[in-house]
Amino acid sequence: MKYSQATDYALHAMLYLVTAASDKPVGVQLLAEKLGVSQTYLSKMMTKLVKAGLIQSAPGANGGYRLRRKSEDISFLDIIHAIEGTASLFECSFDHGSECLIQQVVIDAERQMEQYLENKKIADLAKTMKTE
Amino acid sequence: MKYSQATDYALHAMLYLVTAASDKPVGVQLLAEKLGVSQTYLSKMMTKLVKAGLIQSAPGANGGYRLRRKSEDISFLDIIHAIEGTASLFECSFDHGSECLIQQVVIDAERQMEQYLENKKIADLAKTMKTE
DNA sequence: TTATTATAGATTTTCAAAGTCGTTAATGGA
DNA sequence: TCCATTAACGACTTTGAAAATCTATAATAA
Ligand code: SF4
Ligand code: SF4
Repeated sequence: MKYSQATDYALHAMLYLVTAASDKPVGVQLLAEKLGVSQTYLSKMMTKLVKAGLIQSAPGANGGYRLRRKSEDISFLDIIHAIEGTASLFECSFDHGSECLIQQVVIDAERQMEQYLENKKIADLAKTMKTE
Repeated sequence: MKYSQATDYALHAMLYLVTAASDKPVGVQLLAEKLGVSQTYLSKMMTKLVKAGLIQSAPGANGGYRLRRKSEDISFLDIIHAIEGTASLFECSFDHGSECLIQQVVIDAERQMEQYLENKKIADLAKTMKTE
């Protein structure tokens, strides 16, 4: 069980947007170069982040991406959910109804993790981290 | 991000072992039939559970599997780790050392979930659940 | 000895993630 | 009005790990 590499890219891209000056949008070309990934592939993740409402995009000359909300209001969970979706990490083929305790245990465990990730804001990192 | 289906099988198999009478070992043939999966495939997961020390196996006639520990001492996390391994769910290709805060956040979040899963014992389910 | 059962390794199949390619739409500037 | 720039979209290919099968071997009780 692992997060997809796309989530890795998205986290780093968001981190870069936070540390970047907010007056000039950042294009996918620059981001892709920084992260060492192709533009076309990265742009798919950026589009997901846009649709999730975390960033806003502007086409055309001098376009690019910038944060939509304040960095203090963007959590790790927001980013992860935008890329990975919100499906539970345990779904069996049968559906024995809500009385299934196996599913309940895993879902509750997952909630523990999500609460932690929800309280960790991207701004918390930007303070102390060097961008590379 | 999802748990592998193998984990699903392992959880159900363990649950069956708990509810089964402890004097007679349960063979993979019976288990596979109950779970609707092939014997050879299921046996690989059972072997992992054996190597993890959760169950013990006996070959030969009237052989099979039985619990090694008390069901109160077997947690969800034990089973999941036996199948999925203990690798972190976030590992980037670069290694920027221990000062990487991204990894730290995800690892801490994961620990939250694992603590919950560690406290949930398989015996907790056996009490209230019907086997099917 | 023999039927039974777990273990092991090699192999194939399946399927979603990872990545590419070509096109379209929107925007600012010349 | 035209053009260079950049995001968005959909179809497609590649990759790799999980899922599953097949065959052979080892251990054990009867
Ligand atoms: S008991 Fe729960 S996890 Fe198991 S098959 Fe039924 S619904 Fe699925
Ligand atoms: S900052 Fe952390 S997560 Fe990002 S590339 Fe470096 S070690 Fe990996």
